[in-house]
Amino acid sequence: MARMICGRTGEPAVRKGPWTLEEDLILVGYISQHGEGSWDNLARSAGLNRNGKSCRLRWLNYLRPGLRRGSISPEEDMVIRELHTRLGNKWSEIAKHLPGRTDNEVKNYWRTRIHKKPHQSKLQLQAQQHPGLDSVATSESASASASTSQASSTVGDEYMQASFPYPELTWVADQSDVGAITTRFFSSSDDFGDNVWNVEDRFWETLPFADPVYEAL
DNA sequence: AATATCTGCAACCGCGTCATC
DNA sequence: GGATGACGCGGTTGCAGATAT
Repeated sequence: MARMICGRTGEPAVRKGPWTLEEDLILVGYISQHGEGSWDNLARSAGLNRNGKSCRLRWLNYLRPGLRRGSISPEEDMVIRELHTRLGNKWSEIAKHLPGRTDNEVKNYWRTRIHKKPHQSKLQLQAQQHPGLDSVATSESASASASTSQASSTVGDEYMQASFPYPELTWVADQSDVGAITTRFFSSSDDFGDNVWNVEDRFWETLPFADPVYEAL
């Protein structure tokens, strides 16, 4: 499955494409013993035929402990929307305020759920807040659907700037400290509820080290 | 049931920034 | 101060699964 890129001088091919479970185990095991960083060297030392960038990305976006999996919650959705209006496409900055989420995840979420369907999202939320507006939302979303995929880069921005749909959250726009925004939505770790990712529990149970190792990471 | 289209996400690529020499 | 390499970020692509026809 993974593509192989052969070096001109005959050095071992560099694997590309999806990571295998074996590669994941090697990477996680190596980082648990030596820590992260020096990714090119890490890739070589761990015996992975991957480049450092690939290892870093895999670790940060998928293997790193503490990552949340599953759907973006409504609270996270609001944070993403608001921080995007304030920060723009600073995905890593936005992700910093969403514990357990990665910049890649936030970016994908924005592109596929918000940016691509700005009007539907807006109207769905309005419908949640004002159930009596259902019929309006339905008719508007129908007309909005014609302008979805691959819209220009400004469409979503214009929408967000023009009509942030949470009247009770207008205080957010006045916050100079974006940290206050997330504190409001995520006042405690309990807020994560059942969204904590369970998908790979079995995978983690197989790892050859104890959780305290990750506590320090 | 078969095929086409859409959607979501993992991963790659290119570029900018920073640290080191 | 310039060259080089490592790292991080944002944009984009490719593919598998889901859904529609």
